[in-house]
Amino acid sequence: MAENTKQKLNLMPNEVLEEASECLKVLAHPARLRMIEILMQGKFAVHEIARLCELNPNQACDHLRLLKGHKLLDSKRSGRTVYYTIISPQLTGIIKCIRKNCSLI
Amino acid sequence: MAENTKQKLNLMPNEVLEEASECLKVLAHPARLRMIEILMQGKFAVHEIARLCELNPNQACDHLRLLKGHKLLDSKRSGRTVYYTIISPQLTGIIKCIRKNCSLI
DNA sequence: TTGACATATCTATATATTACGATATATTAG
DNA sequence: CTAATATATCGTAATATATAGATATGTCAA
Repeated sequence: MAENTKQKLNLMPNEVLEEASECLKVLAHPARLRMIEILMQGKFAVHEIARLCELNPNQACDHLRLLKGHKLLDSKRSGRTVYYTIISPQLTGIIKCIRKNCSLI
Repeated sequence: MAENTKQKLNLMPNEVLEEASECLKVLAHPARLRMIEILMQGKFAVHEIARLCELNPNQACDHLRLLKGHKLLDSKRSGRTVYYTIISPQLTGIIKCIRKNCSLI
């Protein structure tokens, strides 16, 4: 038998885990991580983000829309151009954690 | 035109982002987050983990195998029972970050 | 050895995600 | 107005992931 069966376990509610895994799924794409990294250094237009991420503009739009839909980013149109910015205050902390813990560099 | 086109951007190499997003994808599942949460509090047998996660044993095995394959967990057999433990030193930091930033509680 | 239990693996199906082309909308210049 | 540019949306095929059942392996007790 296990040593731990009787131990009081501290477990988060299911909803928290589901929310957290949703959040992680949104971040779990190289292009989206790149976008966040870029937007941590300023506001950028879709076509600039697309170029920097080496994506077609429509793909960039799709990823940006997803991030915006999860309230991580916001956008503002100025003429023909739409600028995206980070609005989630937690995002910087998450990215720092990823930098520190999710890669070897 | 954008204000930021000429700004020097600090960008991580693609490989780092790919590795990081791989890592996030592995974490981005409620059952696997639960398993990690549980194993942060001790070593547990597969059937205990399955019960605590409300999964069939084979599903638990599959998730544990994935986590082990990514060097987050290790396992040791003792008789009929296989105990899993956390071996990734970064994992605790990641989970703390998720607790803090990826959910509202 | 057999039977029971614990874990692991495999397979098929369902579901989700992604990439990408086609098309639509918005804005400005001419 | 039309053409050009920027962004957004939609459809779909390819790929990846998840779920759950069937089966296999490993261990122990009788």
